[in-house]
Amino acid sequence: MTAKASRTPLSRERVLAAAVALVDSEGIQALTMRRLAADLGVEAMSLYYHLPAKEALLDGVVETVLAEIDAATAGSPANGDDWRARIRRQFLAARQVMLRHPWMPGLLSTRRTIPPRVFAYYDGILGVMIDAGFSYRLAHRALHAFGSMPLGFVQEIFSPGAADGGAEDGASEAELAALAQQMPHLAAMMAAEMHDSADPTLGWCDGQVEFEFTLDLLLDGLERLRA
Amino acid sequence: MTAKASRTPLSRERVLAAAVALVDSEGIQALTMRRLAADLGVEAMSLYYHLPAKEALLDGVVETVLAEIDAATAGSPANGDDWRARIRRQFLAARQVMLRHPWMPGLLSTRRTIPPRVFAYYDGILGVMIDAGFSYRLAHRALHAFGSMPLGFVQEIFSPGAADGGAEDGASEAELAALAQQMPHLAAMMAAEMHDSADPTLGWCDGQVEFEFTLDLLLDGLERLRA
DNA sequence: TAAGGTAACTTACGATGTAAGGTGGGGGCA
DNA sequence: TGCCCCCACCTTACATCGTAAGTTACCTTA
Repeated sequence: MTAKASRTPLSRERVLAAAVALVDSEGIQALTMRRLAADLGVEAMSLYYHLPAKEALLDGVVETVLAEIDAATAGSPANGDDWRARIRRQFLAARQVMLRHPWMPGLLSTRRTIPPRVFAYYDGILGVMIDAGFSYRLAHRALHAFGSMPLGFVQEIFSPGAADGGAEDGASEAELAALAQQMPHLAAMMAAEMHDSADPTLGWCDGQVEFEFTLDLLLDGLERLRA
Repeated sequence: MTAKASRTPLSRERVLAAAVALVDSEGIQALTMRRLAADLGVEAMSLYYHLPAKEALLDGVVETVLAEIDAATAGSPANGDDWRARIRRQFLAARQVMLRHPWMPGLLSTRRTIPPRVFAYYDGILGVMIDAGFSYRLAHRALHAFGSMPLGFVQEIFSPGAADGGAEDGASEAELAALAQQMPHLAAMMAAEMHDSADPTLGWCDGQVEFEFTLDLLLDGLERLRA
């Protein structure tokens, strides 16, 4: 009844696509075998005909998103460009994908093995630097310095909503004042910046401006070392 | 029998200390309420008298490690120092703590709220930069650029053991050659660097050298912008 | 039409977090 | 001294999860 959409016969790809859609709309904790199966109009155990275990499902979800990044960044930007421009464009394109899947960093960090696709992806970035005259040593260090930025995100500590704030959000004025006294610099900075509204982008707070600032800081530093 | 060590009457602190010890020795997946209780010579439900839920336990574990970082970095390095030297010393001290608790980055990333201690900690770093003449804007950007480095770790993609490599580690020569052909630059870099053995430090591969290189890259770039 | 395999379903088990209520003993108060 | 109560721990039980084992329906092929 209720839309027995499963006329098509289920497959690894259909399962993975449904999983990504489910996680996008309801979060990673909603991704259970039973729930995913229900979304597909099927029983939980049927998924095991196409995937050996839940870990494999999660691996597949990661790989699906990686493929999306590959596709988004594949538009080889023609050569003749500055190495910085090429890398910049690629990282920012990856970031657009990650903004659609803010749960990806957390999921990726739980994978025990690195998907082969990641190696190929980083190989391309490495190639750009080698072409630009980087030594292997410097390029190696650069890859480490980039961290996860090639995939479009950064490890952000300040993202989960807000502080552990006491009780409801109706924190008393007194409490706030006491807090500000404990962290005078942060308080002053927030006052000075006012942080125009909030930019609650990625689950890992990842404002476009901050991302680009950090990226340029690294790129310019590397350019100086390259010379 | 077997050492009914629970002569002391259990407390939030004792529970948290036992939890940290358990995770240190057997990994985060070993931290279940029943197992933790058993380690304490107690039944699972007894823990709930001291903690409202498992999430609170995890929060407490995080806070325990943060306190350890605070203690390790509290040695106020006296003033008169270069701002870069002060920050460098602090981040590297934090890293020493994180090396003892390689599971911390992953756990921290699952917390929904930021522990207040983190704010105070970052406030101190911010203070160093403000003292050095940073504008609030630049200091703000710098905090984002640092990411998790103040806590002593970086988001590392290349850490989980190795590749998703096919089957056993006895990958055939032919397979290896094919792989190398798919990622020529990585293969060449590994050949050039040989990566003297491995430095399997953090769960987030985080060699001391790479960490310091990245940190100096950021610090030098910021120093240039500060002037 | 019979056989066989493919792709689904049913049932059940062990692990986990935790709600609900039980228990025992030590300290406060009469 | 005797009584009571409540603190800190225990017992039992349940919902949810991943998944092992076995079953059924259908489609293809002979």
